[in-house]
Parts: sequence; C-alpha cells; structure tokens
Amino acid sequence: MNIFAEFHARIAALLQKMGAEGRLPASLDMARFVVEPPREASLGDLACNAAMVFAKEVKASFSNPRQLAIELAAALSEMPDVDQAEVAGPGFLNIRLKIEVYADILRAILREGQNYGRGASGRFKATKVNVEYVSANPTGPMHVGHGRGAVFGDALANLLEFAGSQVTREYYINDAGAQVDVLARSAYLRYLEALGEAVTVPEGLYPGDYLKPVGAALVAKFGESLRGKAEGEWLAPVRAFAIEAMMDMIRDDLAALNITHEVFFSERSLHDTSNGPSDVATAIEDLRQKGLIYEGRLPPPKGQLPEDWEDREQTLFRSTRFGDDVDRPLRKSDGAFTYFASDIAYHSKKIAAGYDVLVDVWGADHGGYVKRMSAAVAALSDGKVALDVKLCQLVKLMRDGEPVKMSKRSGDFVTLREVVDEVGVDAARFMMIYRKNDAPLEFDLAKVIEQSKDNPVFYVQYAHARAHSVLRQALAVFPGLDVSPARLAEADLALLDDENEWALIKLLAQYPRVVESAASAHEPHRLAFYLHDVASFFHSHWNRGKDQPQLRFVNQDRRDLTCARLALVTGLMNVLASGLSVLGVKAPEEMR
RNA sequence: GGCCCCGUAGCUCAGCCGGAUAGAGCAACUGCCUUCUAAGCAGUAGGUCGCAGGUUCGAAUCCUGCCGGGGUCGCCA
Repeated sequence: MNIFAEFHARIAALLQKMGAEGRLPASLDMARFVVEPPREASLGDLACNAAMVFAKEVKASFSNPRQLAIELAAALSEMPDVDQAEVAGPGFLNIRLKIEVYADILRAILREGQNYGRGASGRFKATKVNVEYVSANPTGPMHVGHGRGAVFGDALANLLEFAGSQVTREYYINDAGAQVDVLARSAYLRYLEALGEAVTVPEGLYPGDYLKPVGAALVAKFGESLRGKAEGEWLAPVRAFAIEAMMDMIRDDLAALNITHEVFFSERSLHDTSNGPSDVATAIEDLRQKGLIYEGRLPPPKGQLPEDWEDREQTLFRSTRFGDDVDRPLRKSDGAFTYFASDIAYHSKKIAAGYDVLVDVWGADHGGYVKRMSAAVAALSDGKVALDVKLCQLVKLMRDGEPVKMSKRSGDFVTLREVVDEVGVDAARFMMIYRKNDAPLEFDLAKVIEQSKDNPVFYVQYAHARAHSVLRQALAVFPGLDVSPARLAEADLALLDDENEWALIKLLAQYPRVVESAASAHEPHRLAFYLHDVASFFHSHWNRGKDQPQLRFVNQDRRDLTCARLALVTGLMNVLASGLSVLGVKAPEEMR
C-alpha cells in the first residue's frame, strides 16, 4: 500500500474528470505532478503540486492555479479518509489524512510482513532488466574498488527485484584480450617454479603470489608434459586453466560478500567461429545493414598524441549519429576486433535476450566509454532498449583517518577479501551503499566496526536489535503474551496517544515510496539513508522513555497499550528487516 | 585542448525526473543524565548551495559560459 501513489491516482482521476467535462485539456501528462511528503510535517501528510504544474494548461478555465487547487481540495475533502485538504501558497495542495488511515497502514505492514513495499507501485515500471556488475578481469584478486561496484550492483539488482522487476545478475568475463595471455605466461612461470625451477618474474608479468597455487595445480594436472614446449603449445591450455582458477577465486570472494551472479558471460565465446560467423561478426553485420558501418579515417586525438599513432583507414561505427563525439574503430591495426566490437556483440546478445533495460556498473575510469556504448545499444535496439551506465567512484581505504598504503608494485595491495575478512560482510556492504555511486567513498576500516551511533551500520542494525529487545522485555513482563504480527494487528491502535508514535508510523508509510523512487532512479543509497532515518527516529523516541516513563513501549500496568505499542515496534522491525535484506545486510536480533 | 563526474555548514555527506524557511552526522558551544529501557540525552550556533548570466509563477536542482578538483582521450581491457 503506497499512500502517495494512491492519492496521485485519485488526483489524476479528478483531473481527468474535469477533462471529460471540457474544463481542462483532455490529455494532461499525469506523470508531471507529484504527491510527496510536505517539507514540514505540520503542513499535513501529503502535498501535491498538480495545480502549479498545469498552470499553463488550465489558464482557459481557471484564472490562476490556486483556483484549480481550491476545487481539487474541495473534492478531496469529501473523501472519507481525508481529514482536511487545503491550499497554500501559489497552489500547493496540502492533505491531512484521518488517523485511521495510518492505523490501517500499520496493520497492513503487520499483515504483509516482508512483502510490505514489494512490487511495482507509483512511477516505477516493472521491466525485464539485466544488471551487469563486477566484471573484474580474471587476472588476479579483486581490490576494494571492485568491491564497491560489486555491492552496488548487487544491491541495485535486489532493489529492482523487490520493486517488481524481473532481474538477471550478470558478470562479463574479459577472457579474450592480451591480458589473459599475460596471465597464462605468469601462471606458466609458476608452473615451472612448482617443478623446482628457480624463477624471477620479469617486468610485464603478474608477480602476485596468488598464482603459485595455480602453478602447483598445473603440475597436478599436466605433470611435466608442458615443460620445454613452445609457447604455442601450452598457451591455450594454461590460459584456460588459469582463467578458470581466477574465476573460482573471484567467485569465492564474491560469495564472501553474499554476491551470486546468475550468468557468467565469456567474451571469448563471442569470437567463436565453430558454428559459422562469430557473434561479433554478426553484430557488426547487423549494424552494417543499418548503414552505420563505414571505412574511413579519424582525426588524430587531441592533446597528447600516442607514440605509435598512424593515420590509416579503418572500420568505423557511426556512433556520432547517436550522440558520441567521434566515430569508433572496430578493428585493430592487426585486423582483430577491438574490445568495443566485442562489447557491441555482447550487448547485442543482451538485447536479443529480450531485456527492456540494461544496467552496466563500471568503474569511473571507464567514463569515457559511456557514450559509445549507449550509441551502440541505441543503434542495435533501434532505440527500444535503455542502457543506464552507473559509474562507481574510487574507494579511499583508511584506518583511523589515515590512508592505507596500497602499492600495486610486486602485487602487494589490499585485496577485497582482506577487507571483508576484517570488517565483516555487513559493514562492508552497508558502507559501500551509504554513499551515492558517483561520489568518492572514504572507507575507514576502524570506524566501520565501531559500536557507536556514529557508525551507520551499527546504528541501523542496533535499531532492529533494540526492537527485538523490546519484544523480549514485553514477554518478561507479560509471560505468554502473543506477540505474533497477526495478533498484534488486532491491538487497539487508538490507544497510541503520543504524536511521535504516529510520526513513526507515517515514516514507515513512506517505505513503498522510497523503494519506488530508489528503484526508478537506480540509486540504492536512498534506501540506506531512509533506513538510517527510521533508526534515528526510533532511537530518539526510545530515549524519550528515559525521562518520560509513560512513553516506554512496555507498560506493566497497561497490557492493551503495550500491545498497541508492540504493534508499532513490530512494524518498524519489519521495515528495517526488509530494507536491510534488500541491501544484503543482516538484521540481527541482538548485538552481542 | 575535447568529453565525463564532482563542487552544499569548519569536516564527511543527503537533498527524491524544479516546489514552500536548504537538511543530517561529526567537530564547537550550553545544559542534563551518572542508572535506567545496554552502547548517553536535549538544546544552541554555524551556509552568497564554486562564480556569473539565462529559462519561469518558483532554481541547490534545468541551460550557457567561466573557476577549482578528479577521471579519460584510435589498436589496452
């Protein structure tokens, strides 16, 4: 039950009725106006800007927006659940609901449990959506930056699913470029090492110790059979083996963050020609049919010219037709396809799979790539499929306010796994979502495990634990009390007599709207901030009980009032647990 | 130099496809609590929303141009 969406629909119906009566234009775009919580709670429960938004369209029938607002207010005032509807300022419509509406909402929360807030509501349109995230190169362990994209993508996928979309979580394995050959050579070196040879890792190969077990595993599988062979003979098998080993490691690291992808898509498979033309060739042919491929020259890049720049004619995709800055090459000078060509084929496969929306989560260093990819998706899908690229900024790893040194030299850097092992999944996940994706993130290893109100992870989890603690306490005072949600929903909520109790319920009533807006904006951090707000309000109300014992949730002299308050606490617990689960963070029953 | 992201209180950041007097936490200042409902509480102060224009009933939000920070700039992924 989304009260904001509900009233948006009612007001839209009123406007349509006026349209049918010829007093307004018949085709107003109802998506243009909003029903939202007013800035000041004292103004009411709902605020609507419809009259002002349609100021131009209503000029013929109304002398000013206020007049339309007044008429809407009059109609709304007639509705049984509306206490008061009035017009403020230039035409704001402020609506105050009868208190029973919120009692109903609380009962709905208790009844629906973890389904409260689930499903498409309001503006969010449920679609078939593909979220591609992580896609770290299979050449080594993931670092903290990968972790941010991983957590962001996973939380977004959860959020979209919760909001009603059909979601596929996907990982694109870059297993086709030169870097996996480097991986293979590096692993081969460790293979020789495992056979007893003394090796030093030359410049240009991956030096990390993590390849030593791979070397040993190669010995276990191939024995000495690869020793002394030409590279052409061992490269492919070693490469395949090493990539598989790296992917196993990456999957383990992701599992430690509670992240599981449904699809792992191999870039290499796009180049497979065993069943006719490769997917890359097919995708480019598709674009050629659309007249978007040509042979031509590009102007040299501005600024610092690459050393090996040569002016040559090449195969280009006309991405400028879709808003890109220059047309983009599809073949390297050696004739092989560029990475971009693979990516075109990859997205073409996703489009063919019938997704309405594609989300790519990338590191901020790939920002320059967004326009060409959007152009490609627009071209391939004839503008029917939307691509939203979410760029995640860097993570600055700190400890007690001091930056943690991360030298990439000698492969000695802080891995994602080390961080997760140190602070735990919950802290890692919550902190990485508790920031907009395109803002840099400071991640302080000491602060995220601190048990204080300054630590948002703890603060929100503790609110949930505290709610459970209240229930435990109630059971101690009233042994055998039935505190199941179903039973509490029957409590006499009219006994709730403190305005903050109702304010808390109103905050819980916003949950579906928060889900809707966070999902449609692809911004899971909004949910994290909302949960922090809810926790904050709850803690603050709980603390009032210190000075004013009559406000405490458990009142041993008044079983009926206690039950009403437990209904509130349980509803709150429900929303916190639901939101945390969407973010992939545990909702503990106690903090010990 | 082109393109992308960022610029909001001393610090770290929110501000929901334009909406009402721009918010929170930390730090600062002032009280309270010292034991109950376990990890303090309440309050005060603090902003030219980088700058300058523009769009309109109305701009932190949209547009243009600057300034500052970061990223990126045929064949790497």
